[in-house]
Amino acid sequence: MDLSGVSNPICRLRVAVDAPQHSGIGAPLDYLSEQALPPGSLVQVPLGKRELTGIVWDPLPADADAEGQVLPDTALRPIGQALLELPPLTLNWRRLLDFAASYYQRSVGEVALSVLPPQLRELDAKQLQGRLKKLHKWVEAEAKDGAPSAQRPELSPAQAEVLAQLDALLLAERASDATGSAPGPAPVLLHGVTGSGKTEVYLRAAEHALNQGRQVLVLVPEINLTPQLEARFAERFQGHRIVSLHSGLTPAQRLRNWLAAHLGQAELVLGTRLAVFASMPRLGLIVVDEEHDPSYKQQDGARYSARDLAVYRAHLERVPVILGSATPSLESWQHANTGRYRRLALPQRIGGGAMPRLRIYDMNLLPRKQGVTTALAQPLLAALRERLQRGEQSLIFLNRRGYAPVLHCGECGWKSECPHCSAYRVFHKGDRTLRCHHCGFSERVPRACPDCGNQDIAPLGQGTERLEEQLAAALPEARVARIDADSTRLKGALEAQLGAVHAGEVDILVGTQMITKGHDFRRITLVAAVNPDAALFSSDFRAPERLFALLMQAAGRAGRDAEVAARSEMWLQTWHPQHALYQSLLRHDFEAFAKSQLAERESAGLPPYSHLALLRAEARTVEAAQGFLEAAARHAGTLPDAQTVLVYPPVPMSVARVANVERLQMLVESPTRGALQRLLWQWMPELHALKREHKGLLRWAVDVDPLAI
DNA sequence: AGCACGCCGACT
DNA sequence: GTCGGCGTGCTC
Repeated sequence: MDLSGVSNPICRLRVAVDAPQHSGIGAPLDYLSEQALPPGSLVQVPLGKRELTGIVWDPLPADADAEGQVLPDTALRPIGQALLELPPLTLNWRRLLDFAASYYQRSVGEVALSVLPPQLRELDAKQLQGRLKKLHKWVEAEAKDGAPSAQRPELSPAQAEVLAQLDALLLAERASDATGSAPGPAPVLLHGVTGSGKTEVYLRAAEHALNQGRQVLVLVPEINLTPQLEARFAERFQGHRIVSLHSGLTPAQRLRNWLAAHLGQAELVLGTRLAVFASMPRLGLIVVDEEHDPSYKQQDGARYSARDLAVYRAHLERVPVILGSATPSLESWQHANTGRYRRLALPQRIGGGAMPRLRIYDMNLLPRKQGVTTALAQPLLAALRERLQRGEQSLIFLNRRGYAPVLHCGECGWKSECPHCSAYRVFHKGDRTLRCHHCGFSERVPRACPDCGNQDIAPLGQGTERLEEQLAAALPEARVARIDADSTRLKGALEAQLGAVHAGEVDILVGTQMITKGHDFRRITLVAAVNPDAALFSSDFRAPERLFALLMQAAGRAGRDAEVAARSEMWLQTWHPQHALYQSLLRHDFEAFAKSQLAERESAGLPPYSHLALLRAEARTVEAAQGFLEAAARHAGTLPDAQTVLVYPPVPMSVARVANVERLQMLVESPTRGALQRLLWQWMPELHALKREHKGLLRWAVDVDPLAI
C-alpha cells in the first residue's frame, strides 16, 4: 500500500487479534486506519460485536502471492483507539511470535495476545497513561544508580575456564559479525552438577551483558524457584533493576514488571516459561536454568517449548544463550555432540565437596512376610536414625501424594476407581477422602466396600502421607514434615515449611518432586528415594531420562556444604538394583547414561533422531474421537509428504478417559523437521473442516515436539 | 471463543 | 402469543 498518497489518507493495517484458530482466523486481519501506525503498536479493533485489543502486524511482503482472497476496502472496518503511549513491540519480538505461532500451528494473534500481561488488554489509552505514570513513580522511588556490583566470590578454576571460553565465543562472534552474515553465537550447553557453581557463571555472564547496557533474561522452570534466584541476582546487581515475570504475580504486578522490561527500565528479567516472550528491546543474554525440565513445555493452548524458543530468540537477536543443567535433555546433549551447541562443563562441586555416595538397596533382600507393608527397609531406617543422632537432616523422596494410590477390597476385588476417569482415586487419609487426581472428583472414604459391604478395605501402595505416618511410627523421636501439593495448597505454606526446615525444626522431610528442585538445604546429609522403580518400565520413552534427572537432582540436595559432603549419602530402594540406569547413577555418570539412551533412541527412531507431533482428539465416545483421527489420517495419506512422514494409528491416551471425556491420540513421525512442518501446514485446513463434519468431537489439538507419547 | 441468529416447547 | 432451549455459523 502507498502511504504517501495524500489523495487517500486512509490506509490498511494488518492487526493480529486473539481469535482462536478453530474460528478459521489464522492470519492477522485487515482494518482501515487514518494513521499509518507502525507495526508492533497496540490498537483496539472491532471484531464482530466485540472490541478487542490487537497488535499491528507487519504488512505482507509485496511478492507474497495473495493467499486467501484480499478483501476490498469497503469490506473493512476502521480501527478503534490506538495505544500510542506504548512504544511498539520490536521487529524481533514479532518475528519470535511469527515463528512460535507457525511452528506450533497456532494463530499469531492467539499466541501474541496470550503472552502479553492480561491487564494490558483491558486498558484504554487513558488508563495506560495512568499505569505508565505509576511505573515512572515506582522507578524513581527505587532509583537504581547502576552502581558497581557487590563483592563477587573468587572463581574456581573450572568457572574461570568456562567464562574464558564464553568470552572467546563472543569475540569470535564479533569478529565474524563484521561480515554481516554472522549466525550469532552458538548456544552454550553448560553441564554442571548441583553445587558446581552454574549460578556464578550466569551472574558473571549477566554482568558482562549489563556492563554493555544490555538486558538479561533468565528462565527458571518453576515459580517456586524465582524468589531465591531473584535474591541472588538482586544481591549481586544492587545498582540494577530486576523484575520477575510469571503467572503467580497479581495482574497489576505482572503489567508493571512487563512494562518495566518493555521500556528498558528493568535490566534483568527473571521468570518462568512465559517470560521467554517478554518484550526486551535491548536483550543481550538469555539464560535457561535447568534446561532439561519438562515445565518449560507449555501443556495447553499453544504448546510451546520455552527452552527451544529461547534458543530461537537468541539466534534472532544474535545474542548468547546459556542452557544450564546437571542432566541436560538428550536433545540438547545431542546438539552439543554434533557441534550445533557449544558444550562447557563444570565437572566438580565448588569447594571440593563430593556428590553424595549412592547406596542402592536391593528390596529383594527384604524378609518375605505378608507382602511388603512398609516402604522403608531396616537399613534405611538405621541410616535415618544415625542422622537423627548426629542432629543432621534427611530427605525422603516419593513421587506420589496422598496416603495410598488405591483402596482395595480383599473380599470382592473392588478398587477405588474414579467413576468419571480411567484411573484410581487416591486415598487421602488427612481429610478422609478418595480423590481423583485427574478430574478432581472427591468423595468421603467409605467405611465398607461399596460393592460387597466387607468392612475390611485396605490401602494399596505408598503415598507421602503414609510414608510420613510410617516414619513417625518407626522413629517417634524424629520431627517429620511433609511437603507436597497437598501440604502447600495454602498461600505461603511452602515458604513457611521450607523456613522450618532451614531453621532446623525438622529432622526428616518427606515430599514429592517438589522438594528435589532448587532448594538449597545446607544440613541434609541423607537423601532417599524409596520407590523410584515405576519409571523404569513406563511406556513413555522419556521416562528414564526424567528419572535420571530427578534422582540426580534429589542427590544434589545432600551435602552442599563441603564439611558434611563427606558423610552424605543418597539411598535408593529398588527391586532392580542391576538396572543400567541405576548403575550409571551409581557412578554419577551422566555421559554414559546419555550415550546409552541416545543409542536406544537412534535404534528406535525416536527424538532427537526423528521429529514428532501428536494429533489429539477428545470426544464423549471413543468412536467419535477415533472417527475424526482416522479421517485425518486418511487425508494425511494424500499429502505430498506422506511418503516420508509416518502417521500411526490412533491409540487411547495413557489415561484414556478424564471427566467422562474419551481421549485418543495419533503419533506423527518424521525424519526431518521440515517435512513434519510442511505436512502439518497442509493438514491443518482439513483438520478444521473435519471438526465440522465430526459432530461428536469436542476438541482436537496438535502438539508439536510432545514430551510424552 | 463470543455472540449472533434461528427455529421449536412450556409459560404469564 | 413470548421467553428461552442450545444447534449452526460468522467475525477483517
